[in-house]
Amino acid sequence: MSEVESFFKSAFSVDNVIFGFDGGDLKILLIQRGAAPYRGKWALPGDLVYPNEDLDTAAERVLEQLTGLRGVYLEQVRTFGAVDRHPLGRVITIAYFSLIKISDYTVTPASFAQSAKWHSVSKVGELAFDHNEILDSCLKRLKRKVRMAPIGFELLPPKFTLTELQLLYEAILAPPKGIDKRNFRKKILSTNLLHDLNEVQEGVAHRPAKLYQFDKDKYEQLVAVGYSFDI
Amino acid sequence: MSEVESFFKSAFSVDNVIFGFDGGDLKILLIQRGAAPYRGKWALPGDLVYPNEDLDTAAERVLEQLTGLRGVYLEQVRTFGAVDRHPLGRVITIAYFSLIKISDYTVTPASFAQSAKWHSVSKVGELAFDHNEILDSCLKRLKRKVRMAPIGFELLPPKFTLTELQLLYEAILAPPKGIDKRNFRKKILSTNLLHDLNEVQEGVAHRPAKLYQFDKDKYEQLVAVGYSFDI
DNA sequence: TGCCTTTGTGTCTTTGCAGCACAATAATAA
DNA sequence: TTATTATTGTGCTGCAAAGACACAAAGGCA
Repeated sequence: MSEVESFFKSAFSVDNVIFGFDGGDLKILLIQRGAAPYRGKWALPGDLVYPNEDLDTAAERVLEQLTGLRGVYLEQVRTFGAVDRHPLGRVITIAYFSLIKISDYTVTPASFAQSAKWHSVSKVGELAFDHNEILDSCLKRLKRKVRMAPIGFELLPPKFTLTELQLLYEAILAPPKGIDKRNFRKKILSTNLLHDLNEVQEGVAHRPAKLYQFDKDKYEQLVAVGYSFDI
Repeated sequence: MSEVESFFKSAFSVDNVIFGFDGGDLKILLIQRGAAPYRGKWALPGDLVYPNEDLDTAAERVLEQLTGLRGVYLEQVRTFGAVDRHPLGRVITIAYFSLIKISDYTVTPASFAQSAKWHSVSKVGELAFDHNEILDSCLKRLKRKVRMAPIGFELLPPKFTLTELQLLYEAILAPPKGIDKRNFRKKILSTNLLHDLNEVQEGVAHRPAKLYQFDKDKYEQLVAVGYSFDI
């Protein structure tokens, strides 16, 4: 094999850490591998990138094939390329994470996922390939990003209570002493990005909470004028 | 060509944004391309990744071939993989940045750089490929990272004055109104990571400044106990 | 009607950041 | 030797944001 040929005997894939939130725990969607290598092991959903496909597109495709969802929040994190990371050849992988509303995910529509299941990130065991390392990277990125951009809302239903929002932040950031309710509300409301819907929860056995909605248009207007979210 | 073969008809490269600081401007090292495509254009130093080479290693190799330097600060930033980003085929590239002491760089030791030259980042023109976009990403990353980790010192000589350090931060962060001298000194000295050498500048036509040195050992001890640099 | 659970709210203290001016030091020129 | 020039080194005062903290109000349920 010529040197030039050997350069091209390599491939790249995308792996996607798909985050969801069930009201208590931060979760990720894992698939159980049906084929070697690592048959039977849990792994991040991923696939080789098609020759004429952009990287982001490939990550979107992986997500859609697994969940049927399109247009969700997606972010590239970093690339893993250790020579021996894939037993069958030189495959580097570009890691992404996405944020979906867990209620939108119904059932596996497709294909390569014999079984897909939500796992609490705090209880993820040993994964195939270098996927634990990839997960760590993506989780770190999420922790940083969720404070610098209003992406947490991608994990919540359109209407939510302030308590739900706080639980989400606590699940992601896992601060040692929790978050102070009054200070959290003060800070989040002072952004003026939450729209008070003048509706309340129904069917709860206690004082019902008010429902809010994230005002994306307003956020984008502010960003255009130099605003930067910080929580 | 079979589908499997076509998956493997692709390659990956690394591109390295090499930052230096000359006391006033933040600079990057660019090479002028001697071959098509983009012959004659300035470009980031980069190369294909060898089949049996890790990504970080490839980035280090590119740097060493160009500067002769080893063991410098290096960080992966992100991966660029648009289908049409390379005119000759599907080549995705993993972008890195490195920080070197500009005085350590003497002359081009090697090879693929017909001419390498420092360019002020503020005066970089149109580059080959998508290298302007890559540069933007790396610069943004540097701006963020230099505030979260004591990496600025990688760009300065071992002994430096507080004014030099401040000029470096101003060159990187380019804050609208400059940085206040007293507040900067207060903050940087309060980290207790600068070792006062009890030496002063010599041969300057004004009051000589004290020389300091970054205490890397101390920093690493603190990090091990949960400290996080923030400036 | 009373009980249970969760929501919603204000104040005080502490900490960090921004803004600001002038005397001390060394080289150089007169 | 003295004056000039350039740059260093230093402290205080608001102001804004963050952290700590407790209790009445609302609704379902027994």
